[in-house]
Amino acid sequence: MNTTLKKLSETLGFSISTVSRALKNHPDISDDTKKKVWDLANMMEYEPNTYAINLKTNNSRTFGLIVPVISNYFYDSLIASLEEEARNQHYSLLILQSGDNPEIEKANLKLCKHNRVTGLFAAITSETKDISNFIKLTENNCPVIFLDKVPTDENVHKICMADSSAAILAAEALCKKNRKKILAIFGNYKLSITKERMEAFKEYFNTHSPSTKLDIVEAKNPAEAYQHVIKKYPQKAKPDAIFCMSDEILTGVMKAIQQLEIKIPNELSLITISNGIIPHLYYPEITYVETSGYKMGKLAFSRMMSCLAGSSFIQNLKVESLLINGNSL
Amino acid sequence: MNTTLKKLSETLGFSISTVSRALKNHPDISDDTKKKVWDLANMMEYEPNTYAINLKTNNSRTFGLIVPVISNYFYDSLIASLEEEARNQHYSLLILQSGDNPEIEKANLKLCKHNRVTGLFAAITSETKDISNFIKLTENNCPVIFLDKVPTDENVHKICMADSSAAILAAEALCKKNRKKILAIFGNYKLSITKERMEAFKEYFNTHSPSTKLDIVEAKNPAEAYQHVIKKYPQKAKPDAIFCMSDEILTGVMKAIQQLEIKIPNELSLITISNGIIPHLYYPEITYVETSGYKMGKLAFSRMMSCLAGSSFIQNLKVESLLINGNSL
DNA sequence: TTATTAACCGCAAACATTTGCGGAAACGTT
DNA sequence: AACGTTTCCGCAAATGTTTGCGGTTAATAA
Repeated sequence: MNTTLKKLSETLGFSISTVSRALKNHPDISDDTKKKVWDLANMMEYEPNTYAINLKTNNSRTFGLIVPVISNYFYDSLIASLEEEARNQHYSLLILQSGDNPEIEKANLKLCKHNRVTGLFAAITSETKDISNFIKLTENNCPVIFLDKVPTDENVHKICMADSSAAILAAEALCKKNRKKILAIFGNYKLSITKERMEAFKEYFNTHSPSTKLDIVEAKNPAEAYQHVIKKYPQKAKPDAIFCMSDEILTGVMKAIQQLEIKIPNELSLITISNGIIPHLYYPEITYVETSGYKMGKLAFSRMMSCLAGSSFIQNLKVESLLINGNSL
Repeated sequence: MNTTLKKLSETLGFSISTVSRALKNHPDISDDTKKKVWDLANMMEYEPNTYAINLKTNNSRTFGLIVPVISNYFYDSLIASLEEEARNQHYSLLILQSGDNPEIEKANLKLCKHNRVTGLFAAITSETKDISNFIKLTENNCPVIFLDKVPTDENVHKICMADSSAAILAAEALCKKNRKKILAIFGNYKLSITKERMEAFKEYFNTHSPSTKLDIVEAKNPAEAYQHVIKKYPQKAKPDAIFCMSDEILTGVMKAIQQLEIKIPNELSLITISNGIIPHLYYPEITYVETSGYKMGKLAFSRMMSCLAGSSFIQNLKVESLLINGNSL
């Protein structure tokens, strides 16, 4: 069925090794022979058997990628950029989602090991405490680069968004508009990403505008964010600005705003940290600080390549973000 | 480094074949021996080398999946369901995106071939005319199942949404509300999906409510949909209902609606065909006909399994959709 | 005692590839 | 004529697994 070196060699009368070398342009082989081999190989549509090569070279040219969910604009762009790089460098990408479930994450990890991935990119679940399984991979010469959702451990490769500076960018923008009663809605307080963003946000107002009244609340999902706005807004001391920590929160807030028919930006300023799609779905478009999965992917990939090239230098990289102006401030 | 059968056999004193058979619970091996082998295998963390197995069995237990883009809620759920099935059946999934570019699609196809995938799921680009490369795979005993964006060719496995019945569901819902001036916005007229949905939509009104005035327009992107609404609405004969063929169109329409401050559903009824996320982002939530990528994934996977089991019966399957009630009618 | 049978295990080939090493021509040099 | 080089190529081992076939022991039956 499939053309192999053996078949080529048999029909040509050369040995397998000669055919192999000819196909790789080895100097030992005469141009004459090379041409014959090439011609037949093309004619018979020879394609080297990846598994034999993998077996021999012990290198799969495949990277694993484990993320909590694919359906998320941040991971989408992350995947897109990793995939692009991988394709350009002739690597494959084994994409797995954990569903934010540590058990499935474990199974995924096993699959990666089983597939003998060359390297692994991982965004861990919110409940992953023990990363020893990941560490084991690195001991097998398989670099692991944590992305976005990273463990607290030291001594691992980590790349995440510059959460504090993203929060600061948003705070700055709000300050410029001179808003004084800000409702700031953050996600799950347990997440390190939340902590970083919140601390930076608070700190900024403490030092630059202590007079601003900050109302900081937690919303673990869009519905909770929605409820916060619905409850806060009818009060006398209505907020004159809302800060959303993420797209998830923004969607809840926007539902409330539409229901209450609040005019943006006249009655209320709105800013969010976002992956860049949701803010464009509304009118007016929402001003946001962009967290680019695309950039992160590029950075992660180049980091992976240096790891494979032998660099064992552990880095904790941050991807900076950008203020994208809508008309909501 | 890695534990192999050979190492196990050497430290145990058994032959490689005995160890291999013991690990697979072969009846030829005594329970005593099996236990010894198992214990050592666990201790040394033996994991069979996938590539050696692939080489031997000529089966990668990997499916390829090529989609135009991952960042799309429909494909997200499709991927999620395929991934879930694959994991349960101990298959891996090689996910590739073509970026709706036939060139990249071709490269992806090559990668699949190179990785000797067991089967391929594919949603082709809008410009893919020649599917001979796909056909070639099937000739190599690699089933190809086309999903969602399928070629017009006969004699291939196709699974797509029941586009006409989805459109009819929406039309029905509009009819019940007795709307008489409907703006119906469809996507790129060239796509077969557009044609099917449009024809069914028109046909329904022709037979069930010929008095309804239908205004049918094309919008190739959200901006065009936005413009349509902006231009139509100030006219005397305002539409009293809008039908959107897809999420993409809905987002453009909603922007216009928010800008014009049109009250939904009082002034205007709105219905869309959607993958199920976007309609929930607005207040009131938009009523939609759901096209479930999840269902499609399940169906596709089971189809793939029967192909692998030997069924060569070519089918053109349709996934039916569901009306999900919001408050926009 | 010998033949039969079951239980248990190992040899070796096969899968497709890579590569160190060695060998045979062919040519040039002393 | 003897030796050294260069050019070109093949042998064979190695990667880790699976599996048909054959072989050894011990127990049972004749």
